[in-house]
Formats: sequence, C-alpha cells, structure tokens
Amino acid sequence: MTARPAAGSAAPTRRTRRPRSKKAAKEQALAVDELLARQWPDARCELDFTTPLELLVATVLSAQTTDKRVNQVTPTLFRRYPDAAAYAGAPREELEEVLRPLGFYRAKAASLQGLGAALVADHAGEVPDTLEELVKLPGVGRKTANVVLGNAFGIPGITVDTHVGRLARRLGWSREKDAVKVEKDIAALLPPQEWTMACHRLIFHGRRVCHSRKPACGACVLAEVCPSFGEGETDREKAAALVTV
DNA sequence: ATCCCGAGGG
DNA sequence: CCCTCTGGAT
Repeated sequence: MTARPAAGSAAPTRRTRRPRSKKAAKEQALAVDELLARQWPDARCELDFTTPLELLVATVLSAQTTDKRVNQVTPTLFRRYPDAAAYAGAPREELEEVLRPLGFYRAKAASLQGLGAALVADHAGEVPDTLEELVKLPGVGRKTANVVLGNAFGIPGITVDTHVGRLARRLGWSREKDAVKVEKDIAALLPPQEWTMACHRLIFHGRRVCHSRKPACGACVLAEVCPSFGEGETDREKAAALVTV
C-alpha cells in the first residue's frame, strides 16, 4: 500500500484524476456504459454467423481485417466447409484461395486446418464453451475465445482488443497494457451481464469517435466523465472542442 | 503512410 | 519484449 495524499489537501498536480474510491469508480464505469448504450444502440458483433463454429472461424479470420471483409468470404467458406472435419481435410491451396482477400491468408488457412483437426481430435468436432478449452485451440487466443463465449454461448466475456484496451486506459479503468490485466480491471468495474455488450459499445466508440491517434473529443458523449478528455488532439482541435462543449 | 476487434514464435 | 504474417481501404 502506498500512502495517498489526504482528501482535500493541496492535490498533487497530475494528468490523471486523483484515485477515486472503488464505489466512485464503479459508478463512473456504469455511467460510461449507459451513455455508450444510448449512443450506440445497435452495437453488436458485426461478424455474420449462425453457429458457434461459424463465429469461431469468422473471429479467427478477423485478425487485422475489417469485419465487413470477413463477411464477404464467409458465405463461400461456410458453404464449402460445413463442419470441423471439413476444415481439417481441406486442401491448403483451396483454403488459401478463399482467404486471400483477408490478408495473412497462409497463416489463417493453417489456423483453420489446425483448428478443425483439434476440434475433431479433442472435442468430437464441437466448439467447447469454456475459456480454458478455447484458448488451447490453435489460432485461438484469449480475445477470440471471449468473443465466442459472449456472442455464441451467452457466457459473459470481456473482449480486450486494441479498442477496448485503449479506451479502458483513457477512461481511467486500467493503467495496464497487458490485455489480461485490463480484462481483470474491467471485470472489477462492471457487472458480468454487461461485459459482452459493454465491449461492443467500447469497440463501436473506439472505431467511430475515440480513435487511436486523433480522438474526436469534441464529438464525444463521454467528455464530462472522461479523465483523458482533450488529450491527443492538436491545439486547434482542442479549442474547437471546448467552444463546442 | 496508416489502419484494420490478433496470434504465435523467437 | 519484439517480430512476422498479409492485403485492401483511406
């Protein structure tokens, strides 16, 4: 435990707000979640799928690729490879041809083959519904596993991708850069039933407003509750944001 | 040039 | 921790 300055004393000048109580932190997180829910009522998983296997495959393919482009290849993919065994037995070149527009197509083709083989070998061809089992599958990391849990099985999962990690830090929810630690920090702030949708909202917001390089703070509904408001903008933009608010 | 809801390997 | 895998949009 490190000593903290007494409340109300001449506060040390720091960029971030002084440490809040656990209760206040949770209230801020809930407020953020509600504001984002209002702003992005259509936030959801944007990958097209009808089964856990389809979502698992689509999520593996979504690495460094837009969901829109994944959705362009998955109809062909799902028709051609209807089950885990089909991916395991697919000719490598045939798989690569379908995946080529996505980027990383050789690695992704290998992932899908290995994934199909592992599902057949260890799970009777079915997609497991626990984090531990999912992350053991080749090509499936913690982020992919949580997407499948939350969106195919309805099991609360926190998806820490580039957006969720960045927004969690800007919102003061975490100071960590390690995704697993960020996940724990978010888990302590929001109730499990909010986890999956909260992540979708954070991702929507990250893509449309809270950009990595040039966040549009002037257009952000979280301006009043965000400890990072105004950071990362040019002076001109900061001034514009202030007069707009 | 930089960015996309990453994962695995060195 | 870094690097690589990859291509299309902006």
